[in-house]
Amino acid sequence: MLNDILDNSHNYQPGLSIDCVIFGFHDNQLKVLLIKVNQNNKWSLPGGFIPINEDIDTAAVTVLNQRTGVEGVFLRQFGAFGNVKRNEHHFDKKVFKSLKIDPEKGKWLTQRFVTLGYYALVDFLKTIPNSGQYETAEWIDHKEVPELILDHKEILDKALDTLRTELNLMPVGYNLLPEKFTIPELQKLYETILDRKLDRRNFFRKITNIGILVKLDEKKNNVAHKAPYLYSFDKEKYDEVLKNGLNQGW
Amino acid sequence: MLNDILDNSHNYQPGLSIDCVIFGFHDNQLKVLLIKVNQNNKWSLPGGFIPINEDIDTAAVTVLNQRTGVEGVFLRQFGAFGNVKRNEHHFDKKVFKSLKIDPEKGKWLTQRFVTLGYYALVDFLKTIPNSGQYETAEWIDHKEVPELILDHKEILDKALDTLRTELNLMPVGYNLLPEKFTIPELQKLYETILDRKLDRRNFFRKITNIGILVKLDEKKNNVAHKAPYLYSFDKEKYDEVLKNGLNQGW
DNA sequence: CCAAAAGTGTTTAAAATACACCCATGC
DNA sequence: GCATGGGTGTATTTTAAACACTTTTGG
Repeated sequence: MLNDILDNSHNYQPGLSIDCVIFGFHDNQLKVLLIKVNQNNKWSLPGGFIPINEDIDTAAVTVLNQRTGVEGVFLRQFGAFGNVKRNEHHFDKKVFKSLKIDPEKGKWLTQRFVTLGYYALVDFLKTIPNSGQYETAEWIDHKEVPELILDHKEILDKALDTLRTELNLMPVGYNLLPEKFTIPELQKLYETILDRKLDRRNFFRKITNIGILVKLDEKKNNVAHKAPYLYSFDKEKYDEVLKNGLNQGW
Repeated sequence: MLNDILDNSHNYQPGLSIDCVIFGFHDNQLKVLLIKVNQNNKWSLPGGFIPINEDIDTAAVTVLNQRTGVEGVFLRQFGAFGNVKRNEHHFDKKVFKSLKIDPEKGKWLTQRFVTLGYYALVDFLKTIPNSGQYETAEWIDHKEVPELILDHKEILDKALDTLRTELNLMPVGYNLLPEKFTIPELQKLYETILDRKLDRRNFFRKITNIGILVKLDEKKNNVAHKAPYLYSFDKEKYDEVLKNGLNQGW
C-alpha cells in the first residue's frame, strides 16, 4: 500500500499526513486502535496521506474507514503537529528494506512531515480492526498504551485531553455505545473518560435533564442482579445539543 | 517578500501555510487585524509560510511578530483548513503581474494549499500594524469585516467561535488589555466577545472569585463620572487557571 | 436469604440570577 | 443638581453535592 502511494506520490499532498486517534469503549475500558508494523517494536496511530484532490476531512474519513470498517462516526480534527524533527530518522535504509520500498521512491517519505490529528469515537462492537499485509491493528486500553513511534504519544494525549474538555461542552455516548444501553453503562463511559467516580444519583439527574435520552420499555437481559432499563438517544435532540453545546459558563 | 520566498521555495514546507486571526480590543470593539494587498479589492488574514526548519508554532509566532511587533502574546492553533479547492484560481497571471512575480517561480503558489489557523490575542495599544510595500494592514471591527479572500471568512468565524468557547474554559483579559485596567473594561471585553450584556454585579462577583485579579491603590484618571479602580492580573494565578481551566462540568 | 447492582427521593450547600441603593464626577 | 457610570449587598431561585433506603435478581 505504501508502495502504491510512492508510485503516485504526485497525487498526494507533500509533507502532510493524517493520524487518527480512534476511541472505542469496551469492558469498561476506553480503548484506542493502534497499529503495529510487523518487525517493528513500536506501535503507532493509524494514519494516512492526503490525496491531492480530496478535502482533508474526507481523507481522514478514508483512514478511519480503512481501519475500522465503520461509517458515519464522530470524527473531529483537534490539532496539527509540526515540530521540525518529528519524523527525522523515521524512515531509513533498513526500514525501506524491510518494507520492500525502493529507497529512491522512499525519499518522499523522508521529507519533513506535518500531521493533522483527528480523533474518532466509534462503536467498539461494530468495529473490525483491519490489519493489513504488513501490519497488525489492535484495540488497546488507553491506560496500557505501549511506546509509540514519533510524537504519537503526544498526539494521543492531546486527543484524550480534547475529548475530556469536549465532554463538558457536548454529549458523547451516541458514538461510543450500542444503540440500546443502560444508564450505568453510560456512567461508566463518563467515569472512564474522566478517570474518576461519579455519584450514581447525581449523574442520573444531570444526564436525564439534558433531554437526550429515551427510556425504552425493556430491561437488559441476562445480567446478574437487578436488571437495568435500556435507553437510547433521541438523535434529533442529541444533535441539537451537540450543535448548541451545554454548560455555557458566562 | 513573496519573491524572496519563491526564490527559496525549497526552504519552505510545500502546500502548507499559516493564517493568523489577530484579535485586539479597543473602543469597546473586538478588532481583527486584516491585510489588503494593494489593487486587490478583497482583504485577507495575515499569513505566511513555514520554513522547512521551523516548528509550525514558531512559524506562527514569526507571522504574528511581523504583523504586530508585539511579542510574548497568546497564540493558539485552532484548526487546519484544507478543502481541495480552497485556493484554486487564487494566483493567476494577472496577480503575478501586479505583484511582479515571475509566473514560472509563482507556480509554487498555485499548488493546493492547506492552511493552519492560529488565533492571537494582543494588546491593541502596544501593537503597530505593520504594512508592507505592497500591502496595508489595518484593525477592523469584527462586526464590520469586509469580504475576504479564499476561505478566510470561514477561518475567522471559526477563530471567534473557538475564542467564545475558550472563554468558558480559561480567563482571557491578560492578553487583550493593558497592564492596568478596570473591571468595567474587562466586562466590556467579555460582553464584546460574547456579543451580549452581562449583569455588572454578578460579573464582578464571578470574575473576582476566580482569584486572578489584584486591586490596585489607584483609580483611573480623567474619566467622566465616578472613577473606577484599576486592577491588574496576578500572573501566577492567572497562568495556573489557564492551565487547569475553569467551569469543569462533570 | 444474602450479596450486588439498580432505581429513586430528600436534605443541604453553593452558585447563578435578579434586583436597589449609594457614591463620585463632569457638565 | 442631575445624568451617568461605578461600587457594593441582599434576597431568591436554580443547580450541584451529599447522602440512604428500597427493589430486583442470581446463586
